[in-house]
Amino acid sequence: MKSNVTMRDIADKLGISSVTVSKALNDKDGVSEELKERIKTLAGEMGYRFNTVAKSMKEGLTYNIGVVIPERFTGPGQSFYLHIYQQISRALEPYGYYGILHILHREDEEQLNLPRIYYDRKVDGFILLGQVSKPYIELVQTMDQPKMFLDFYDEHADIDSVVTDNFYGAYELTNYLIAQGHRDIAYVGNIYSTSSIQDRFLGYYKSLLEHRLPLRNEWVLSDRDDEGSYVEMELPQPLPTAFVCNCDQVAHNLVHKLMGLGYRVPEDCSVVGFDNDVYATLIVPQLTTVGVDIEQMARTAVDSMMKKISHPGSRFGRVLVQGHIVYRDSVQSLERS
Amino acid sequence: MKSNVTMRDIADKLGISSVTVSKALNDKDGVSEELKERIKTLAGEMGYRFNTVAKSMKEGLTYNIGVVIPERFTGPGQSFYLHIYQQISRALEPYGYYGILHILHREDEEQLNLPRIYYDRKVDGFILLGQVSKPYIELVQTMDQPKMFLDFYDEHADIDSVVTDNFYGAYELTNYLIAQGHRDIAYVGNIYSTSSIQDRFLGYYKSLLEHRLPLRNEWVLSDRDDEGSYVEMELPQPLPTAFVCNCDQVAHNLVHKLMGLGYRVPEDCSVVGFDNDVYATLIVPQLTTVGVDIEQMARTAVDSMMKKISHPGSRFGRVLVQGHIVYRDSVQSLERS
DNA sequence: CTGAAAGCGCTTACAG
DNA sequence: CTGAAAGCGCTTACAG
Repeated sequence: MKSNVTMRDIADKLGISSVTVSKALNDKDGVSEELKERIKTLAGEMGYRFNTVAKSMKEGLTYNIGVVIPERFTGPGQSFYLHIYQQISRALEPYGYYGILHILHREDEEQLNLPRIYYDRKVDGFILLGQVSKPYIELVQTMDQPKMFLDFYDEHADIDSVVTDNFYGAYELTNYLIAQGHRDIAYVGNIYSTSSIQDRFLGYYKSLLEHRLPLRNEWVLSDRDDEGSYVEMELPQPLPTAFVCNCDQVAHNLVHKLMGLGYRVPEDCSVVGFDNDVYATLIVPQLTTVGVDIEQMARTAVDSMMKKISHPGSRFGRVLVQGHIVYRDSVQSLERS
Repeated sequence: MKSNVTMRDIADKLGISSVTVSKALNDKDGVSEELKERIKTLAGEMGYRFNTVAKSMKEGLTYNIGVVIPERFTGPGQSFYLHIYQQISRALEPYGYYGILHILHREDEEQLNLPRIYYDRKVDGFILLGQVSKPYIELVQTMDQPKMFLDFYDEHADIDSVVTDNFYGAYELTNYLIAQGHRDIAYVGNIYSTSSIQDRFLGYYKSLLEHRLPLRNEWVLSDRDDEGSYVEMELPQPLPTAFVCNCDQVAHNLVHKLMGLGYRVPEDCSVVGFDNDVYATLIVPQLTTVGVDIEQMARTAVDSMMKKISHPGSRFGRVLVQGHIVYRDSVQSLERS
């Protein structure tokens, strides 16, 4: 397979013009069926491969989408966003598009440097995967290319976004705990950290409200600082009977902590998570949690992005992707006991 | 920031030619310092962004590297290769290159379809990350572009590769067990499945040989079928005092299994893993294992790939990247007891 | 130091 | 149905 075969090479061999070869190879009108077949056959024999770059130049499209993930979400043990990226790559396939991953370094986020893929015009659009700082969001808005947020959103930024229905998921999960007889339920998560954590908290709160249960400040436990680094947390005394954690990793850590202090989960204390990631099943008891539909989120984001590229200026707002509760073994029913 | 600013636009504003603008912006000779400055300033003001596509077309380079990962290594809970991909992206940065991830679907591997990035000429080279079938390896060799294997190799295929020093790592780890007084040591892994598992086995075996310990067939336990799917494994009776597992995930599963059967780890039985991934620390006791230097592997692969692109036809063979033992709590010393 | 000409490999009108 | 011309935005010789 020689690589440097061009349409002109094929045209020359057949004594025709490269225009006709282009039409044939792209299945466009204006070539007889018979000639088209001959061209395609010869192209195959000569090992012709399409030169996407030339097409890109003509059309002004790169057929790449940039997926930007802040560095802090990509450490060891943090594979959630990498898996979403993988699903994005997949979802782009049928469109003939490719995904280019860009890890947004801490310094670049702080110093407000746009990703290099922007300055290099490597992509036709950006998917920002994972919450960035407010100033960075504002910076992103100055880019004159289609862009969207995935798995977070910002009230003030007028950028389309696709997020899990965090609010409803946490609401349902808390309802479930209450249905199991729990009344003393704490929430774990820094509610000023990300929109996801905040919305999950509000879903938890709505459930409390609906059941006329009080929201107790000492039962809203911060698990990380505002930058997202985990901090050691203080357990309230007396212990609530259940904890709604903002993610599986934190739920996982909490279970370990409780066990270390001699409590049994779920007998002494129930714990639920969110995300249904590795952490949910890498512990005994396995965690009851909310499964996020990664595939659906990626597909929704990609479909929307493609529309934005083909119809510049189009908007679709904030799209919620529903999750579903995964029932496992970390919740005790208080009804029976 | 308007996007459609070209070098010509800048040239026109300054009443000069686009050639001069090109030279200035690329810091090439042939422009006076003063003019160069004026050009750069204006480019900044006009929001000029380099059109990589045009450069690509001229040079015949895409400035992309394809990273191909077989689908079976990318499931939920399997983030090792995604993390390597991430490090590859990073390592490509200083070269002005980008990484395009391509998940090799099961069907495409079976039906011997080359990745679409090949036919679309999207990349200047390929990094195959994760073992593929023999026939697919042969197919890959027909591609007329730089290519290399990462984290596996094939004896017969004459393709450059970068791998962890599996042999030496397992050898050292087994030596450590023996130093702790262990004599009855089993190996867990299907030794026909991948070259990594095979080499780790041989490292284990070498350690046995050096210490004049017999290799017992019933102590070489298969953990997966030849396609890589995990299978339930039979524990030998009587139990050895230690297990060398081919990876952390399998070690993790084994510990669970042993505990389920009422054994204590490491008191009744020591278990070591390989990779130092999430699975190593998500269990009590945390696993003693061999840490793979993901960053170094990615960097080595990228540096080599860049050489292959700039010097076509260059070879560097099989490069080993050293790992290091991470001592944790899953090994009991038999000397003291 | 500066620039006119040609070309990278395609595609898009348009003409025959 | 087929093709000559022009152009996408740059860069590489080469000439002045």
